[in-house]
Amino acid sequence: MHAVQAAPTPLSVAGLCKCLGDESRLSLLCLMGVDREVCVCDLVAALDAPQSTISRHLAQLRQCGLVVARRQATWMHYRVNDALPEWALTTIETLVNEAREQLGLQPLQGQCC
Amino acid sequence: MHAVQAAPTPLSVAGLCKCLGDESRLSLLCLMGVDREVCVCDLVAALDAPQSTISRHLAQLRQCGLVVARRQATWMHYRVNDALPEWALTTIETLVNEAREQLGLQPLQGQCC
DNA sequence: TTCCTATATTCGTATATCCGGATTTATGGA
DNA sequence: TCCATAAATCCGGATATACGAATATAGGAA
Repeated sequence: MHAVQAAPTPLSVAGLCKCLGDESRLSLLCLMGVDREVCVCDLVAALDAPQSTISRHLAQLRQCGLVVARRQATWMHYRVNDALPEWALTTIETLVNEAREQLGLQPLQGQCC
Repeated sequence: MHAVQAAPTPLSVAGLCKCLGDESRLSLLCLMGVDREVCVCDLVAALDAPQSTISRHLAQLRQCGLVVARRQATWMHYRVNDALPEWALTTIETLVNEAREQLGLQPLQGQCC
């Protein structure tokens, strides 16, 4: 009887907003959409920013619990965490929809891997 | 034919989230609710923090366009700006409702003035 | 093993943000 | 006019956050 995984701190409203309050992270969410899994290499290609910057922002989104990652060989696939509480999911959906228009970013079609 | 008021920059998603990503500002919105007008002195009393801190956060909420202020004699009354776009109003409502439970803050009843 | 590619992390630096005391501004009353 | 109160703004300092180059790690293939 032991924890398989560290108990994640429950998501705070301020924590969610801090995460969404950065244009790079918002862009990443726009590119992955709420129901799609995307590869990091596609994100790096789409957002011309250095790879380390993208990776750092993805790590922050992961730490907040907003996205989950899955490894497939050397590639990492990210998607929005659908186990988030209702209030967080609906907020993300609303804001990502609006941000897509503001930033002109459409969800990626799975391409690289 | 001249502008009566400076054209406000349209609210960006990241801008809204930055504003909501601070616990003090979130608390202020929880105390005023989405339909109530409250006096600064009540806000200062409710959130024990120095008056300058409260005033600074209110100014930021005003600059973002999230709240509007009305002067009545020496007192200032703040309320959520109901002219915000749909996506912003529904987001604020959802997040303020959740933050109220997380922070244990109920909307104020108009008391001081 | 060694090499190659994808991703993550480290590190130093630059910038942004938050804080609270002190001061200023605005208003009403004496 | 002068005074008192409410709120806004200024200021210096502390802390947090973002950045990108360099490096480390992980996995697959040869």
